[in-house]
Amino acid sequence: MSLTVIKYDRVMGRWEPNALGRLQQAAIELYLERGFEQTTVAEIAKRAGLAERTFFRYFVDKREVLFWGSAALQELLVSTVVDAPIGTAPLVAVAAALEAAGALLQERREGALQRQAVIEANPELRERELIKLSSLSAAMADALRQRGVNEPTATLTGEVGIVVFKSAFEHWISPSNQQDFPQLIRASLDELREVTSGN
Amino acid sequence: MSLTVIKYDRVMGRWEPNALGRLQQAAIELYLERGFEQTTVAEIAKRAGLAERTFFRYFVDKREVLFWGSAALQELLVSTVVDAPIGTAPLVAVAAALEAAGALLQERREGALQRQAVIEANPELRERELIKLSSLSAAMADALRQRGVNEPTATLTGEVGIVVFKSAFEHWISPSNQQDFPQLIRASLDELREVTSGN
DNA sequence: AGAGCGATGTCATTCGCTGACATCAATCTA
DNA sequence: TAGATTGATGTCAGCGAATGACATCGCTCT
Repeated sequence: MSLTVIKYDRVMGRWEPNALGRLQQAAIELYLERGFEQTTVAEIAKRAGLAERTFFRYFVDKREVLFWGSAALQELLVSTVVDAPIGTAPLVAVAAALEAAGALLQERREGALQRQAVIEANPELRERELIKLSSLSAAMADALRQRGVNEPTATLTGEVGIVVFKSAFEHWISPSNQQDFPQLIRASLDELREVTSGN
Repeated sequence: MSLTVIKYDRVMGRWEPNALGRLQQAAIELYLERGFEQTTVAEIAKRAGLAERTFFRYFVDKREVLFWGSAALQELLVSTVVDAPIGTAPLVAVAAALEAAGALLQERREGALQRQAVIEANPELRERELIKLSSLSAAMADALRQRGVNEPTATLTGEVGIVVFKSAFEHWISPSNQQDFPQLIRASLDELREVTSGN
């Protein structure tokens, strides 16, 4: 491996920069090449030019390396809900947040597709994805409570929001899809309203 | 340990019966006593009078032992959706299924409370619970498709159903709760409809 | 009586993950 | 500027989850 060869160059500091990014990159490459289970943390670290131990300093486990971006997404959702105009209905505030998140994801479509391909191929990763989505739902519910929304409306609205998001996301990653993400969010929300409006 | 002492009794067959049940019992006891992470599969097996290897013949992993009942729940949900009268609205069929499932859970309230206490205390177990719920949602969506319901209505209705179920379950678990489960399902569904009926 | 079966046990191994401690360039401080 | 400190990384030892391969041995059927 040439990676270790270039490590001590007079131009660089002691360590090559962006260890976290290199680990992310190495991980997704290997997960795509061989699959998640067939990839060893030692292999990821080696490709990134680091020790196995270092991987676990950046990511609590082998799965978490794929979910690093979810914190930023959560902040965006929360701030959008919090900043909605006074008097905005809970579900409308949540819808605005989802549209903002969708717009953000759209900027990294290729990466999102790769990431999703890896996740859908592995049950352990699907579990992790679900708990991340659940965390987003809980965070939005919190934000709604800050706006004075009561239980169980806050929790219910957060969860419904995630349902809408998942539905829109599915359409968005479809190869045949032409619509943009925020647009798909609005469409999913409309469909949800039809589903729940029955007697 | 006296367990091994009684293993070869002239009354019994070669093995003590109900190995699966003994493993479940031992597992939940230990998870309650020491917590999930602090419990070793070897300890569970020992308490059940079996070898560690045998545990993994009954359960694919250390978590699965807590979710053995979800298959029966899924069957009940599916058959109830499938058997709903012709012309029943998708969400109404799903609501009927959830009420049936709720009624079933009610028969084992103590066990359900213990199990939930263990799950809520551990993130890994919460992950597993979420994917089980997701599987229930997918199964109901399948059942709806059998009834001629199209996408994305089928998927959306399944997921909304699980949202309703979770909300009702939370209330049902509460020590102050007096209402019965099917009743709580109807109440949660009403709240959901209010959430989504806005402009 | 013997063959085959099925539930269980034993053993060895891989890998995820963690704690403890070492290293060493960069940086701060006296 | 010598020396202490810090922070990112490496090294090593070890535990426990999980799996494959093979052994054991009552039971049942011929």
